[in-house]
Amino acid sequence: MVRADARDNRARILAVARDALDKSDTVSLNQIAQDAGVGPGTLYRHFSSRDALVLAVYEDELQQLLGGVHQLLSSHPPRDALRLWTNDLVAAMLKKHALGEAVSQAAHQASADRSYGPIIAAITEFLDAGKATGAIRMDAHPADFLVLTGALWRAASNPDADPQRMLDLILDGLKPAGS
Amino acid sequence: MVRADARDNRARILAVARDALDKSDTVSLNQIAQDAGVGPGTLYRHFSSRDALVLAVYEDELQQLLGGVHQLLSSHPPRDALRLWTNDLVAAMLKKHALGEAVSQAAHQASADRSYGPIIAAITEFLDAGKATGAIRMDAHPADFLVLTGALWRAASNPDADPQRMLDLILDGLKPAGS
DNA sequence: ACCTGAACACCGTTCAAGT
DNA sequence: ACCTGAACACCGTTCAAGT
Repeated sequence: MVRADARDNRARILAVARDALDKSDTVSLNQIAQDAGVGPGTLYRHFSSRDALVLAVYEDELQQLLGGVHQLLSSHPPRDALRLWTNDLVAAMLKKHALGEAVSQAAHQASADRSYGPIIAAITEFLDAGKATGAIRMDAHPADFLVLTGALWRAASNPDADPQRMLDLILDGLKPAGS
Repeated sequence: MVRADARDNRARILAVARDALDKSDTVSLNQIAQDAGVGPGTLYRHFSSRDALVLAVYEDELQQLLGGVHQLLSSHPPRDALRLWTNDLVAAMLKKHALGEAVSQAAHQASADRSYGPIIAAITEFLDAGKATGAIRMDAHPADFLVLTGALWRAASNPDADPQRMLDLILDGLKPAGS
């Protein structure tokens, strides 16, 4: 049985850590604990190491992203919803890559492996919704789309590339032939 | 005017750091200073930061590599000399890549940029020696060779690839046509 | 069942004092 | 001109004591 204060503390630590790590990936754990209003021991009770905290921050963000799929699909046409979601996904991936600098290679890889399935599932939802309305071609594959978005964030460091333009190109490619 | 003890201290710190960093790239600077028999202040006098020390270790090794070119060329035929030297180069690059984990991306890049010229110069010496004896084709280019050796250390993580076999292949390609 | 916060060993870094 | 080593502020981590 998890106590309410424990749940609250965990959430508060995560929120503080997210802000702090955005500013600098070298903030001390004691500092984060203090800002979150808990003792250092409490932080360690929830996150046994720096890696664990950093990865939890990222996975928390990804979780929110995955949880927003239905909301997006219910308020936008499928391709628009996918565009909005993909922008957030790319932003999250860029951030993860930055965080990656402060995390061991192995833990980073393990986390990436864990995320793959859920991300594919989310993309599948968008594509299926689009296929149902005829906005997306029937032979569109989630894995292909994910690979292409990978190119998107890799291009973020290239001043000649415009991620938005590239995404439009990809989304156009998802239209059924002759529409 | 640099004092003899200063020179000795620098060399001893570098030697200790090389061994220590091989074992674990998280050894503390104070520990290295102590093992080298100097005060922490002395280490800081010579290396103003952890990055500076780590990079100095690597560049010291590269320096030895570059200094050994003539020795190798005077005791082996050009292609054999190049084979021996390239093996050492690949080993140094693998090591540098490992060290890279503990060094800021920017400093790492700057160091790589600095090494490029001297490495190309060394390769040029080997190729020129081979061209003089007819062991190496006249149109062999140093930059091409360096790119190929890059593939060599990238392949080190692939269990199906044999770097030695790959190197032989590259060296064979350097022979003049029909020899 | 969970939290607090003092405490520990150690970190990077500095700098007065020495030679 | 260079070295020493005590000292400083801070790090990650632990754990007895509390509720």
